[in-house]
Amino acid sequence: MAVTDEAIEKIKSMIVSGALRPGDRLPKESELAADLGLSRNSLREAVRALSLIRILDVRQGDGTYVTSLDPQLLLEALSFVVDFHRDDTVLEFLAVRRILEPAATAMAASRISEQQLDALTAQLDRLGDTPSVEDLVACDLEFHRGIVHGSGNSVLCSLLDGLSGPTTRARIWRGLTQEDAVARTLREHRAILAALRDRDAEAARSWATVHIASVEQWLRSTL
Amino acid sequence: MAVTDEAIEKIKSMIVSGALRPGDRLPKESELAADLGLSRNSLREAVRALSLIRILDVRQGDGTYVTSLDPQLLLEALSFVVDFHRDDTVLEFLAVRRILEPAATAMAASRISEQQLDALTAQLDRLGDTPSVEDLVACDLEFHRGIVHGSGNSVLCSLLDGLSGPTTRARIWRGLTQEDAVARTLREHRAILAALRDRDAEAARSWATVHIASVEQWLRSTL
DNA sequence: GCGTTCAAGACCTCCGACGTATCAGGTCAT
DNA sequence: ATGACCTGATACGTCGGAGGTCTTGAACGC
Repeated sequence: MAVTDEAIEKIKSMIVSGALRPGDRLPKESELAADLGLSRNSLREAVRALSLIRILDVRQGDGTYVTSLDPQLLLEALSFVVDFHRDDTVLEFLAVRRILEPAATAMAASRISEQQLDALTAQLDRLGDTPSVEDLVACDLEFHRGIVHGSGNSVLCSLLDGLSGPTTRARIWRGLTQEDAVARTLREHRAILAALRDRDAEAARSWATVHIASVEQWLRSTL
Repeated sequence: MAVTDEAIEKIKSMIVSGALRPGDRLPKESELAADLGLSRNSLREAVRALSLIRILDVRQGDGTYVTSLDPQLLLEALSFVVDFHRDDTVLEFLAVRRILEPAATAMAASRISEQQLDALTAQLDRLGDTPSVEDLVACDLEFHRGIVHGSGNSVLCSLLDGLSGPTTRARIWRGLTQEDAVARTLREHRAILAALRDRDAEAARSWATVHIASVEQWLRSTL
């Protein structure tokens, strides 16, 4: 195994074992390189790799730190990876989202707070009845993010966030080509929100399913 | 933005735009560095980072290639990230798995082939009635992997693979401390398999839920 | 035809130097 | 005494070059 890969593993094990904890500062590059028995250049490759996936946070002039290691932060790297997938796998991502999102929405029905519901309502009100497609899609993302956040599961939240990215382009495309897509999306958002206010998990789940299924169906008929 | 980060973005965009396709070979380090306007050292940091998340495949003495970019391969990097999570978030991972796995099992009920079912049966038969805990957990992973593979969604498959990793230790621990865990697991596996053979999606979904919920319940009571 | 040898090509590792950003401490004016 | 400002130390950022190691494929000999 290459020395850089060894260094990656060693740093990883230092964190997993607890020798390095979230927020801790690593020894400076030259020292750490000497400790691990490799050159500073090779160590930098390891640090850069771990930095890309948000394990380490490198600050020029200051030092290198272990990130908070929050699921949210780490799964953020997922969206970077997901960006590489081509359109022919969008349907598979959407299928997974179709499983997760209704479940998350149902969970939110019992856990989301009144304040969060008010915030979602205000967000929909701000958008108005005839928003631009770009605004709608941005709002759509934010809306679902808010609901999933209300589920109380940060892993679920981050995962859906990562999965929603690649379908964004598709949704914009849909908004531009399908006449009633905008109005329908707004209606469904209101319906989901109403179900959440009623604390009706099954209704919320069903509306979320309908919401995603309509996108999926359109996408399937288009490709 | 640092030159290395720029290089990462440029290589990424070359792949996303289609200028570099899966399996393509990159120019050699010195040339690519010159093209992108940075030093070989800095370029190597970018390549190493993209290599960690399986975007690039670097072969000493040969060259650097774009990987197949299969969802399976890219999401494999997920397990690397998941390894960093501490035990207190295992429950959140398990909750996500509890959503996905029953859905995947239900999907498999209609899509899995007879050959795959036979292979799963043979696998359970091989294990016998009183396997070691390690063998059981390994078989457990393989069993669920086989079923999820039968769902026909490779994204779902890879995602569950990544999520199942962190709970593996917990399952071993459970097998060692809870008397009837082994027998119960075997019974539930047989029940899931029987439901799949019957092409009974709802039964398969329910058994999968039960299967995971029992682990979740035990874990919740233990922590 | 087949196995071996060898040289070219490409990545691997290291070194030393200099550039740049951050932070802490001291200085000085208010 | 307090605040802004300057400055040095520190640590990361970038670079160019020099060998080393591995893979590949062609040339060679059997």
